[in-house]
Parts: sequence; structure tokens; C-alpha cells
Amino acid sequence: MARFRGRFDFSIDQKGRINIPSKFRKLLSPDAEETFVVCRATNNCLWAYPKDEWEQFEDLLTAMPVSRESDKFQRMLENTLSDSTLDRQGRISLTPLQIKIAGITKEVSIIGRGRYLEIWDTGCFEKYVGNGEDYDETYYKIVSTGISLE
Amino acid sequence: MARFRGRFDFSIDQKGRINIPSKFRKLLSPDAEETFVVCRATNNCLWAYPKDEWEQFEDLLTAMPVSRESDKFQRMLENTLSDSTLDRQGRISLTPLQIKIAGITKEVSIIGRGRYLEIWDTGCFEKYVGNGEDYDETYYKIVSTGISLE
DNA sequence: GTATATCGTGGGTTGCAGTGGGTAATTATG
DNA sequence: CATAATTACCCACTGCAACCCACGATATAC
Repeated sequence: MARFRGRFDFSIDQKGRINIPSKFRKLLSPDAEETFVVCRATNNCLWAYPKDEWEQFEDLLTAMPVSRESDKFQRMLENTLSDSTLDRQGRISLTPLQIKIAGITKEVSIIGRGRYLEIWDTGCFEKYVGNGEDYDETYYKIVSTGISLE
Repeated sequence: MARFRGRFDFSIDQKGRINIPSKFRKLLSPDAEETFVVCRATNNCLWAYPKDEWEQFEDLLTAMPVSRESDKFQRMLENTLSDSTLDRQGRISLTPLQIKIAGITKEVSIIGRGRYLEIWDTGCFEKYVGNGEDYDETYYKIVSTGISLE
């Protein structure tokens, strides 16, 4: 299974294309068929799933108990969704709506989150994570919930 | 399982490469594929995990209940994360962000912490541990929590 | 004491990653 | 059906970083 790790910075071009880190491209399973499914995520960033991973997620959605909320959620999600195959240079293209949601202007950061990627406007991301001053505090808070990296 | 012990001092070069002690390299399991995952740790040092060890934590992180806080933490972590494979000389390379966080200038200390390594700027580390005047005091404080080396 | 292997450090070279733009194909529009 | 607009595909450039080699110092073996 692909394990996307780390942060990589790129720039978007006039055609709305962004580069996928070569390191990540090499991790793609053949089942993904060089295709990423992009959708809106929390905090106005975007998620990019390899197609095969996304399909597992879709099965979950289909199995969701139907309700007013689940319908609403699925429609909001589908609204922002697209699938994009890598071009010969290893880029995918974002839709204007996705670019607007993520507040992307020029600099883009791609963050590995294990099975999927997050796509952020670099400025927005740095504002979100801050200067890391509160890293220790955050870490010890998480540790107290039972997760430890040590 | 690898048990990294002891302190080793090296220097970083212009390309951001640091040597991994030969003693530690020999402890790597084949599953690690000569690769270390480096991330931010508390007190502005860096942790370096053999890849196979790190994947266990990844499983923990993936299994974490999703919340605003867990997302924030994981993003802060991934922001500083990289994986680096040993070059032919047994070095890994640090990212500019990692070098900045750890305050690394020239001298680097690598500390074995059992299953993982810590990477410090030597000056910062010596400032942190001090001259060891308070060793006894610290020891007896820890002993009082129920842990004793005796 | 000498020879040999290994370890840490520095630097050069080249393939490729990242970026930009052009052309053909496809879809939309009047 | 003709034309415009948009998308998809292809090619070209540039800089960097991964890879390789070399040296000196240290440790080890004989």
C-alpha cells in the first residue's frame, strides 16, 4: 500500500496544473491507473486519492444509511469532485472550483497523509500550522490520548 | 529489533547531508530498506526512525479517531516529515525546514534512543542537558514515579 | 611497525524533475 | 454547420539533486 509522506512545494500554472512529487508518483499502484480523485476536505484544503483507494471509500459512501444529512454531504462532496490522470510530465489539473475553495494563487503545498495527499495553498497551510511554536504542547496533548511515537 | 545506544558527533555539509554512525547502520533490519523517516520532535530536535519502525506508528496514526485536533497534529507532523535513503557513504539528507527547526549550523549530535535516533545541533543539545549538575536530582525525581534502574 | 580495511567528509557530473508553452482534438456556441 | 473556446496531449528548456568517485584520517589486522 502506498505511504505518502512529507511536504513538497510547487507552483500552479495558468492552466490549473500542479505537479505531483515524483516520489509519490512512484508509489502509485498499477490499479490507480495514474489517476487521482480530488475533492474538498476540511479547512479548505483538497484531498487527492489514488483512484483505487478512492473506490474503496466510495463503497463506504454507498453503504451509508440514507438520511437528509448524508444526502446533503454526498452532494456537497460530489460538487467539488473530479478525477484527473497524470499527464506526461506527472501533473494533474484542478478545476476552477477546487482552486477557488483552496484559495490557491501561485504556491501550492502537497502534504502526504499516508494513503492520500492533501493539496494546500502554501500561504494558507503555513497560516494553519503556524510557526510550530506550539508543537510540543500539541504533541503532549496527543500523547495523553494514548498515541505515542516513542 | 534494533537498539540504538550512545552519542555520536558529526558535521553537516553544504548539501544538508549528515552521517549515520556506522554502528547504527549495521543494526538496520532489511525491512528498513536503508531508509530513515525523519520528523520533528519535542525541544526542537529531530527523530529518525528506521522505515519499518515508523510504519508501525503510521498504523497508529491512521487508526486515530478523526477530530479537528488529530488533523492539526498530523498536519504539523507531516509538514516536517521526510524519508531519506542512505547514500553510498551512509548519509541521509535533511530538508531545509528540518535544519531550521533543529537550529543546525555545523556540528550535529546523533543520540541513540533505542528504536529510534535523535538528531540535535550539538550546541543546542549541550545547552539542553547542561553540565549534568542536576543529574542526581533528576534521577531521584524519576525514581519517585516508580521507575528505577537499580 | 607496517599494511589493510573502514569510516567520515567533500566535491563533481549527469540524468531527470519541475516548469512553461505550443499544437491538435474535442466540445461548446450561435 | 461553421466558428470559437476549452481541453488534452506533446515537446523543449533549465536547474538541481541523486549518484558516483576521491581523499585523508582512523582503526584494525597481521
